[in-house]
Amino acid sequence: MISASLEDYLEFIHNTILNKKEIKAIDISKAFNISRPSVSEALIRLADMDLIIYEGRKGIKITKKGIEQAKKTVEKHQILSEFFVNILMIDKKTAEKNACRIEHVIDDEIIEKMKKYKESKSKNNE
Amino acid sequence: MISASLEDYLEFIHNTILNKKEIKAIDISKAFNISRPSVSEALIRLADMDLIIYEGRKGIKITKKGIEQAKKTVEKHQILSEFFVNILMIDKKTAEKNACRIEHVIDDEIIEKMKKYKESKSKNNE
DNA sequence: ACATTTTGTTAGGTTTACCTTACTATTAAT
DNA sequence: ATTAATAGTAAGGTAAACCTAACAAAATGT
Repeated sequence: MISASLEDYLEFIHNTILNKKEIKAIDISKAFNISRPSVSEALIRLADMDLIIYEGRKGIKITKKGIEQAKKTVEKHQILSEFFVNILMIDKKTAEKNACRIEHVIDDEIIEKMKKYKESKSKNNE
Repeated sequence: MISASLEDYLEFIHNTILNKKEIKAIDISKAFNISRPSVSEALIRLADMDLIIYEGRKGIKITKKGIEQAKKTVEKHQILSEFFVNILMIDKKTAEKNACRIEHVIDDEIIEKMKKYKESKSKNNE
């Protein structure tokens, strides 16, 4: 199983590749406020798990397996955040912050139910 | 801030004292399947934080501060679990398992909203 | 082209939360 | 009362996720 930290980094890598198309170790260092050596270490661990391909300055590529993983996390994040904002009327900032933490520990089953609940509610309000 | 592990142990200590009135290190060891030395260490850390009073075989007492902490966690756990079961129709076992993990990372604010949401729903069904 | 800055790595350290093995003190059993 | 079992501690170890300081390689500025 992947840890919360590594999952965060992978999520960020995936999101960054999706819009900017380029990501380096230093970007992660800045985004999460962790030292360059810590990023190095984390990237090696992600590469060991075949979630990314890491070759130092040649950049970071995400593998198919990595994309799968990241997508799952991103989806969890999205649904949690939307559920908090739309159903529980939490402010966006708090919703995001909590989604970031809960996405790593919540089961798919609950996410699925949240999604359905959310969908049924918005239908009723059409 | 207290870690998820320590919070779990404190929660267990509090709950145990509430019904059985007695708790020893070995009980925690058995309940969480961790070694006796690990429990020793954890209890020393909880005592350092003034959440319990630990004097080896003389038993474990929980401080006022510890009760406060534990109560908060227990309440979070309760509300999460009930929300999952009653609102999202999750089975009890899954709800409990997830509550155990989420209780350590979720903000009070969201718990409050979950509680209110749950209450308003049950009123509608009277 | 050369100096400077940026980026990444090495080496070594910390803390948390675990572990095992071995020892000690207490409790219980006969 | 002795022995045996139980409960707790000490010592030492591991892995993850951080850190700093020092260094190397690469990119950039002039």
